[in-house]
Amino acid sequence: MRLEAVAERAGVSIATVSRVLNNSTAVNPKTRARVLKAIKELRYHPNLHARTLAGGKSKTVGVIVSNLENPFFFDVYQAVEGDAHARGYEVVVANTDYKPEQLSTCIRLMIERRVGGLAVIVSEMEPALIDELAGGDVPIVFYDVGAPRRNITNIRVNYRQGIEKLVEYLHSLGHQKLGFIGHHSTLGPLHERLKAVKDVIAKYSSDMEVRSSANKDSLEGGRQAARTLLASGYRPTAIVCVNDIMAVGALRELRDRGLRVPEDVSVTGFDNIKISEFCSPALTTLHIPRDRIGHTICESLIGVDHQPPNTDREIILDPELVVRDSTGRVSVTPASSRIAVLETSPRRSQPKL
Amino acid sequence: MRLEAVAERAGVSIATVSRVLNNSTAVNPKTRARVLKAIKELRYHPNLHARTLAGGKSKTVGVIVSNLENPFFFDVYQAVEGDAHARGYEVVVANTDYKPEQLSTCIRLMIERRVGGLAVIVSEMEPALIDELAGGDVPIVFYDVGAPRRNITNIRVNYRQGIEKLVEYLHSLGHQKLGFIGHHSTLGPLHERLKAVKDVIAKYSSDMEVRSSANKDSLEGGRQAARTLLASGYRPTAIVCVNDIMAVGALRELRDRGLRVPEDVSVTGFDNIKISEFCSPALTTLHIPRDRIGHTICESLIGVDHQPPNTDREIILDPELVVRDSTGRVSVTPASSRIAVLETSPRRSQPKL
DNA sequence: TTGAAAGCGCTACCAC
DNA sequence: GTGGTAGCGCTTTCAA
Repeated sequence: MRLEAVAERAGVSIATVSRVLNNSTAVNPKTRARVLKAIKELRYHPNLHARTLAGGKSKTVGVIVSNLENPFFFDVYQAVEGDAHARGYEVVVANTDYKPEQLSTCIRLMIERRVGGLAVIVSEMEPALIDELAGGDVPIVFYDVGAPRRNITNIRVNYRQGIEKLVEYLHSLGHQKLGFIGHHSTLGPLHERLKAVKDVIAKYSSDMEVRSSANKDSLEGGRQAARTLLASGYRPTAIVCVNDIMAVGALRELRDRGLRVPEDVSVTGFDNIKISEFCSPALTTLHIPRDRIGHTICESLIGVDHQPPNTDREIILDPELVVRDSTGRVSVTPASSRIAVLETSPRRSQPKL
Repeated sequence: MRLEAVAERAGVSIATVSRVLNNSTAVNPKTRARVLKAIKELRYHPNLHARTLAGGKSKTVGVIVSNLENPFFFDVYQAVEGDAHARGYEVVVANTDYKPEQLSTCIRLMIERRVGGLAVIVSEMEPALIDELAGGDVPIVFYDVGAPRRNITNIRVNYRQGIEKLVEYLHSLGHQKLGFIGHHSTLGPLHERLKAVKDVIAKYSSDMEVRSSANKDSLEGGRQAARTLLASGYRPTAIVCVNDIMAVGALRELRDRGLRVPEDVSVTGFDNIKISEFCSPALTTLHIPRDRIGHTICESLIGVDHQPPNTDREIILDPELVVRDSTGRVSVTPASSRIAVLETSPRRSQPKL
């Protein structure tokens, strides 16, 4: 089914049909009506590929993320989509699952689709890829990776500052032995966050210590990481998690071990995704404004209010500490006495009191 | 950057470049090497739109869902994507947010993209739209809506049977006053589930009763719905939720009101998404196999092992009851005495014991 | 094994 | 206002 069929049926040229399809030049209302009628009757749907090929423009932006299943990434995507739709753009997402070769595939696909702009929200970015992208002519937004450059916007989070607030807060509650739960990610953010924790701890010298454990970025990964951390025999009074979903996973493991949060162990998340309010106990976490990230991405890639897209800049986000119910003072009776007993028991929920 | 540039640089015709790009006909290894080199040097990326336009084929399937934020839909999407990628297909998702007009937009867009197949996993489907789709030549999979037809696969869940198991289970625990929490959805599944509850209850005649409340399909919606339900003064001993995320939301509201689950109120979910294992208490729910749904979709749309796509059939899924910690026997002391006191107190987490 | 050329379905420019 | 038509960048016969 092509334009031609519609043209014939309406008794006009394909040029005219194209005009009514695009509302471009003025078309005689009667003619227009006839065309519209023909379109409806024939159930005609224009071919998007032919359109973009002929038109040359794109009207779609790409978003690549590490793990859509993690609501953090999903929220960013949603925010982008909201703004994009409002401006008549489509957005296509792709998931890398933290795999560098998938990232490379995704990027290639986006370029082949000739997206008008591309947001890369991943942590496994290899420098070579960054260079390659930076060379092209598609406007790009990087989150957490790469450096400012022509045609590139960089959004980054001031992890150091966030972690500082967090660790100082924990220290003020008397915590000295910390645990850190991260996810597998070859470079970047995770290391940055863990490093930040270590650096801040260094300020208190021998006063504090931290041990870490990593696993998949998921609820299950958080649980496993917590299990590993505790299985080593280490007894942290507070566990800092790289993000909220892993924290929720850790919560589960602690519960199964009969450890109460925050009485026996404090737990913190990162991102402040919705679930952090709904889990039990609600998580103390650091807020990162996904909507702001989404808006910035659209501003950079599409532009706002007929302003041209605006790249070539760097936006720094400051995480904000959100204190809820998963953190508390270190208790007088060390948690270790409880753990010693429960450690070997099967991992089941404790009977309700 | 076009094929032509590559051809010139490699000293061959564009036809030859196209051949190496597609591994179609045999190309002289030396020529091939020269072409590949030119491609690399020029950082050439083929134009996907031109390719699909010229080639006529699609290699992408579309998936439309009501709410990607709900892991149920997301899991289905992931499953489809996994299978599709394995067969060299891309998948593009779209979200309707339960809005009929968005659904219509999404469908149109998918058709314009000339997807090779389309899965429609939504609950707000209007009959007119179904007819329109069924008329086309794209293979379609509907979930939960529509009837068998040419070029169409129907996947449906035997809600009645699932709800029967669930309600009978609750009845066996002594529950008589039920609450039902659903989401706003104009027709279909929700009504089907609630209706199923009512029908099953009818079997016990005056023995049981149910009242329902609806809200957005989200954690927050679940909380609000629970709030509304209880604010009416109704005192259910068990709350049946239309899905797991709303159940998690409800859990939060109950906790804030000082109601213990399952001692004071039992709560059930639906879907058995990951979070249902990780919330506290872990949810009793009905399992729906998202992976199976995903596989079926790919089978129908793409085909497996070089078999042709296989539509024109109906697949019925039987939900399986998964009993966890959110349900229990009705306690001797009615929950109402506790509620009466706590009802007017501010909604905050209770102090830890 | 390679090249020439005819589309694929549309947009946009130039005439009328 | 409307029609004719030259591309858009590629795939795919058909010849050579």
